[in-house]
Amino acid sequence: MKQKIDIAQVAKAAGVSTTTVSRVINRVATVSEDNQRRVRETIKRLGYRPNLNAQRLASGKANLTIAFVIPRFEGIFHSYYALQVLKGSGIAAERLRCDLLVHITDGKTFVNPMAVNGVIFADLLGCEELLDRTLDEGIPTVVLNHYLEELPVNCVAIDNRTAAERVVDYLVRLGHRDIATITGDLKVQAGLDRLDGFVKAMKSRQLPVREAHIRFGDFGLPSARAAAEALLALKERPTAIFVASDDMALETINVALAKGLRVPEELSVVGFDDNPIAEHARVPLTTVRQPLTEMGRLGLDILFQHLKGKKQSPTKLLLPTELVERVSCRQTWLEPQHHG
Amino acid sequence: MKQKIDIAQVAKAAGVSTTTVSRVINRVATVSEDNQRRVRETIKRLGYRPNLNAQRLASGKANLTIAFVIPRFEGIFHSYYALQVLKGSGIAAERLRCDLLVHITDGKTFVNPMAVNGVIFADLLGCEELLDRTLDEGIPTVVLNHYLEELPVNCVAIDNRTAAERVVDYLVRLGHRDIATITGDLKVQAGLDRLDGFVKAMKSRQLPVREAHIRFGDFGLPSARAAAEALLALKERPTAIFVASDDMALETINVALAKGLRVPEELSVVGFDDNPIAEHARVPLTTVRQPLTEMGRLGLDILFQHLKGKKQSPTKLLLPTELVERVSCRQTWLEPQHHG
DNA sequence: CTGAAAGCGCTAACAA
DNA sequence: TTGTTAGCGCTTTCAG
Repeated sequence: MKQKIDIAQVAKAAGVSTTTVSRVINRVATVSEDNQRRVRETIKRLGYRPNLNAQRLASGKANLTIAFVIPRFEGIFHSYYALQVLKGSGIAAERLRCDLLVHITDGKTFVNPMAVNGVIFADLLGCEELLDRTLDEGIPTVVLNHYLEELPVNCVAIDNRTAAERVVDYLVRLGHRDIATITGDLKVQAGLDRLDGFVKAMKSRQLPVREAHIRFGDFGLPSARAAAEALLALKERPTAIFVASDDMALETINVALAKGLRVPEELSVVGFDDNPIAEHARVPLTTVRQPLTEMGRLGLDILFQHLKGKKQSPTKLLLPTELVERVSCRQTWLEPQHHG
Repeated sequence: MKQKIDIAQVAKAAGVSTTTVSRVINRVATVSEDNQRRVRETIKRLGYRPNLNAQRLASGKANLTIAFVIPRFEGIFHSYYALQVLKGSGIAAERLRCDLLVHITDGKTFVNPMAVNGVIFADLLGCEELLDRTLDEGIPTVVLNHYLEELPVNCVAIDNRTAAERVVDYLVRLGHRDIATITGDLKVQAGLDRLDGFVKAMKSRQLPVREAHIRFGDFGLPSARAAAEALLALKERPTAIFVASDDMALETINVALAKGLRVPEELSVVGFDDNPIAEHARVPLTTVRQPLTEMGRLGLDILFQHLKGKKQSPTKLLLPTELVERVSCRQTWLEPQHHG
């Protein structure tokens, strides 16, 4: 019903052979002006559209098709994150002439990994089974934002541990000792690693890691609010808080301000992500910038290498981050100032 | 080099016919346990991957392939916008089992529209020529976020004019009369329409539209800053400003606060987009929410209808918006209050 | 339960 | 410049 006319019908209608029609479709120069015109006109008149599969099969030429899987997980999807990563892969795909097939899935909807040359998971969230399948089928795969130590699969992730350690260093340099943290969802690797890095750094610097100073959030605003309220109600109130995401950090600041605490004068806050909202916030946020677009780009490039057979063993990358200093932190020994 | 073994080789190695191999690939039940096992094992051993194009061609079954074109235009791409729209189309594509091919392009890179069943432009920015081509080739096409009055093409856009009028109404109801606007890029339809709607609404309410009260921005922060500074330096300073995007609105507020003006007590500001940043801003922003995800969803649904032959004439939709009231506006007759 | 044979719609030698 | 003739790799009747 959709596409019944084929090249033969066009050929007949135009009074030429299928070869000639094929030639004009493929812009092969060796067709007379006259036939060219006639064929084009016939194609348009009949509304003919070549069958892509037949073209590809016959010519043996086909772009590499890569599935870009975005977990349908509201948290990540709504955030700044997904688009930045997609952008990186998308621009690389354009450059390498790959077809990028985007799938937004909760991991349950049917995605046939057999149908593509390779797969990129923008994150692993909820797609563990899908990953098993691609691995099982031997389909070249890259997992972004989740470092899989054990599995023989390509990974490109962010070095969250080192990032968290740097944050602690920074805070310590400003004179803080009572540093708390509000974690992300610990089921998410990034969440866990940021906490690990934090704890490790605190310990190695002989700083107290009070149990009450570790509060568990889940990247959602309500969890951050609860955590911040608990933290700020403490008798031994921290002078600084490392929060696992910018969203949550901003919410933490809101709680502090509502309580009449000045930020950064009385409380320093560091976020994570460098979400654009961090820059424009009430108190521009000091945070950790992650190379998201770069991660997407690398993911596609690595997959391409593998597909071209130029690589065999899994590539595992841990990308460095950058601390972006804005105004949400302050040296402890400075006299609190009042603003305008 | 990539994929040399075919079904025949698998068949031979497994000691069965190609038909049988095909059957196990396609999970047709009528294969003996024994053969099934043997074939699967052989497939894995040889690392055989079926040729998708051959499969599709032979079976006549193929998913619809739809190109989702995202203009590579930093402004739009970086924003909240693109992902929301993609999300809408992506989820619909998943539901309808369409392949969504994402192209991030500046309109110049080679995109072969012949190779897909339909095209969705996430925006027209820079893709005018591409659109001409798809139209010329007779490929079903949907343009999002840009209403094309003349062209016989499906459009789903936001009703920016009415939205702007509503904003004026709202401000008038709060008692404002000296209302200014900072426009978006007027080369972008949304920018122009928001200005048009503003001017129209002001005139129809007999309110003064001072030339000095219309400042031209381009959706960029620097332009907003300049515009805001000019506006607030005026002798006849407006009591309210309608800004064409949330980003710019927030920058406007920053300028105002830096000048010592209180918002909303001394200056009301309305944005446009309902970008998440608007909610978490220093002064939570009253703004216009656009149904972006819905727009994406509709785009794909409409395209699907056309591809199924259930629709012929172009569909043109103008989606309504919603004013989200937060705290950046204030009644003029209220006594200014102090916060905190 | 299995296999032989006939295409799917198009391209690409090879002749003419 | 054009047409003839084989396939591309797989699925699918239709016999067995």
